[in-house]
Amino acid sequence: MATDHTRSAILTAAERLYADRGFADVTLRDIVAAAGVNLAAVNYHFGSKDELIAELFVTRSLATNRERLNELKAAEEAGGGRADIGVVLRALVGPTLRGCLGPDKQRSDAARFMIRASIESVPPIRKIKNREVDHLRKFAAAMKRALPDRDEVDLYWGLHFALAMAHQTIRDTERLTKLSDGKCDLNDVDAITDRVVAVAALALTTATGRAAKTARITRAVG
Amino acid sequence: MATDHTRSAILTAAERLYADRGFADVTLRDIVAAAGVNLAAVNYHFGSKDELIAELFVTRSLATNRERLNELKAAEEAGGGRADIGVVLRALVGPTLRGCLGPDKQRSDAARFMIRASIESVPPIRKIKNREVDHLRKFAAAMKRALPDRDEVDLYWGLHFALAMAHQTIRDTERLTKLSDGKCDLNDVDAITDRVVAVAALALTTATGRAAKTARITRAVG
DNA sequence: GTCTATAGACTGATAGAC
DNA sequence: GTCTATCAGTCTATAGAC
Repeated sequence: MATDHTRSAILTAAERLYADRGFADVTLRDIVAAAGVNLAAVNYHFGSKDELIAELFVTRSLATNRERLNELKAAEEAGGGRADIGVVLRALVGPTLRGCLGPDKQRSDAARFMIRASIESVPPIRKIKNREVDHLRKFAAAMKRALPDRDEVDLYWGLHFALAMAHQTIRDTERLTKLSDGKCDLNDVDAITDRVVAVAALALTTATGRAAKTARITRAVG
Repeated sequence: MATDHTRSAILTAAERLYADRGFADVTLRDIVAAAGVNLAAVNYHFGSKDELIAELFVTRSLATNRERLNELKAAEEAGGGRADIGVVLRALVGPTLRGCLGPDKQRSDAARFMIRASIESVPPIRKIKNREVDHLRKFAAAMKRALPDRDEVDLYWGLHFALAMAHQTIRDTERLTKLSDGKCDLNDVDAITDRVVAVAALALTTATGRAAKTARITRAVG
């Protein structure tokens, strides 16, 4: 009982501090001071600083991945085992965008922690992300069912680009706001999700590869 | 003379070590050992570890930005002060992609260092990236000239997405290779540039926003 | 079992001799 | 400009109290 309290006090304090100040600026001593526990408690309960960070990140990403798969499953069941490509892409990027974007003040420690994790990407988090491929294969498979005639390679690129747009939007909120002088509304999560899904879907439902190559050759020749 | 030698020996050794092993695993002692200089020389010549990293990064990104602007300027001059949107986007993402992708063995220390900087994004590098907005404004302006009728907000999102796709491709080469079982060729820089430019240009030359919103509403209602 | 107190190894930074 | 010696701060590990 007392154990669980110490353990969760560390987790809560660490998540908040990392969310506020980033990984580089927060030491274990900061965390145990905020949690009101002893320095060695971190090592006792988690093994190391990196494993503490890993536990925080794994907890949150499992939740996101579960949400993604639930959306995908619901959509495919509603469509008789096959969903529209836009809906598949929405299940892929929607949970992440909803979890990390939205009005600043409303952002939970968990959301802000995940944004940090996306930006700073320390070693323990990178290791976990590298094991994410199996999860993505399920979406690649669903995309294949949605667009059975599309070249497999194009589908992988489409998935890759969809994630790219979503993640960069989370990471670089500030830059886009500055660049557009606040004209791009980074608080309207639904509109952003629409944009990302639309661009990714568009890329998958038109012959982009050939068109681009032609353009490049034209430019080089002409 | 001896000064410059020490200074550049540190820069060369640091760039190679960071490229090989990442920022987290390389200490100042590793760098001075590889450079054959004294530990205190780093602080004497650069002030701190972070300033050494910043100098490495600034040097390389200035070169990339110069290349970008040269391409843009050449294209706009050839087009009488106005370039095709695809050519503008190519000037934006081309230099970065060419600088960081391509066959593993051929990658210079500088290229591998910039990939690390993109993935690990330590504090000194983040600070420099945040000042990149002024440089991007020039591309936003060129995009406005290329598509004068397009809504300004769409142009910013297009620029944002183009960079997102390019950077994520550099960052997550490994994941896409794994996910596609090697079917996506990450060595063909020209083809990748074509893809990124094509998707971004497509997003800017079709009414994506409205189409997506319609799809979402349809889904919610039906 | 749980937790505290403490020690050890390593890091970046710096003062001061040369 | 270079180097030695040393600093304060960090994470990790562990002996031992409760």
